[in-house]
Amino acid sequence: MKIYSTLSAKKEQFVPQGDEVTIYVCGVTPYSDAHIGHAMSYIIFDVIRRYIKFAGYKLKFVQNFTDIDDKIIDRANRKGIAANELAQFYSDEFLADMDALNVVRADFYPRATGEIDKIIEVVQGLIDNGYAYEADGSVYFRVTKVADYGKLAHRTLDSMMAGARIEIEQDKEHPMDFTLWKASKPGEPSWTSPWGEGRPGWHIECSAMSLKYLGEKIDIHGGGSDLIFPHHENEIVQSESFTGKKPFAKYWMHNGLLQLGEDKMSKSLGNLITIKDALKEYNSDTIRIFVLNSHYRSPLKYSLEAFQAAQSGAERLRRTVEREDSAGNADNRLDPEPYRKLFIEAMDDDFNTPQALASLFDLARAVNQAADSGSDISEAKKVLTELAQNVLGLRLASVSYEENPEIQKLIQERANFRKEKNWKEADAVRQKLADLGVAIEDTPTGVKITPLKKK
RNA sequence: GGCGACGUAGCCAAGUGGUAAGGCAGGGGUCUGCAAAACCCCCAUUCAGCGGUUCAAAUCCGCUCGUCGCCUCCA
Repeated sequence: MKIYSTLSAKKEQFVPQGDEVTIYVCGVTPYSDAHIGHAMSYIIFDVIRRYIKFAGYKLKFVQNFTDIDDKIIDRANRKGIAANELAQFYSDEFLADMDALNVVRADFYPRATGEIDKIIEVVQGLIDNGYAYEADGSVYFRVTKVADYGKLAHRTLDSMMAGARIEIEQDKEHPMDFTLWKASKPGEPSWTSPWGEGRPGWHIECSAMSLKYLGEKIDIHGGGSDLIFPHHENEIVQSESFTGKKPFAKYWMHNGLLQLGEDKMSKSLGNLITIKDALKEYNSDTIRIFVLNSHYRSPLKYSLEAFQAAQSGAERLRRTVEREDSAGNADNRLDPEPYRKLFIEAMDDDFNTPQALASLFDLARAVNQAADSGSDISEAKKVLTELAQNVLGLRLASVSYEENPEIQKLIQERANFRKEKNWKEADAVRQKLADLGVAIEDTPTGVKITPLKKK
């Protein structure tokens, strides 16, 4: 298996450091509903995680909630509720969204506010060994102390200084020094520390939680590419300076960002579509195929057409898996192995999901072909289902209308008209069903009911 | 201004030296009471443009144009 690491800027052979693959993926700052850019990122890491497991590794997966920061405080103040209440609400919403997208839950979801002790320990350690300094109740990281600062973003301190919009803060020794611990203003949530009342800065919580839950050297650290600098860069210097051990993470993985129109979708730009909104129109398989149909490192543009294409594709896979096995024709068995092999080759090459998906569509065609000609498709269907569900996280679930008496009644009516060869009335009933949002198909084994396609 | 990425059919999108995957849409057919689904056939002599290296380039190099990301909160 090969993985592209941002740190080395190339594909590397994946060799875990221990028996258990350790993965840390940066989570959200919960102050508003998650949008489909978040969905993209977490679906990608979900598939990465599923595939690593599929490949036979044991793994431990941690994702944080950064549940204290300026925006949470602002938003909570505006709503007139406590910061922790707001953060709790949106954390729960986030998990609900992930469940709806069929994203497997992490083994641990630590929260910044729940790990203050560890955070203080790391900050104190950094002060003790000279990498950080206290000023006026806040603590800053001394970037000039680290020779390789910028190694992840592939920049140097000097190049970052040139033309950068950097606010000069008097307490800082160097403009690029960043906050580890922030002295709190009156009325803000705060915790007692050796430097007075305050709260963690952004970045430090991830170092602390990663160290606590996964150890000093982890295998994979991931997140959106907008986190490369400064977030992940700073995590590296904090962690490595604290432990004295390198590398903090062996493989740094970053997904491209979802664009809406010409800009990336982001909370601060306000150009977003929430996961909840997307799920009103499309199921999780559609959203997952939309995401997985392009490579995770490339930017992805949101468009209605792309969503509809994904929906049609998802539908085709689902239908294929639902095809009936023809009576055991062992002489004429479809062998899924070549397709399975292609799928694995694609995934082994830095999680090339578009190519893996292509092999699944090829397999689906072969299954339909074989089914049409009466060959044994049981094995092939099993493989298709396994790869789609276990690795790509598709549900391939059909909608049942058994429990809907209105629809059942219309179906029966239409069956009667058809028996009488009263096609006109039969078609009228079909139209009624269409108005209810369902399409019907006459098959040799009976009537098939499906949700009407959105056009 | 600095750093980086990208530009492949109507749309989305793989492919990093050997002659263009896949999905969607579209056209034609088989099947069907009609449909739908499924299947078959067709749909880029060409990969932003211009030069160069090579027996051979979408793939390597240079330049030009365009787009995006990061440098500030962000998945």
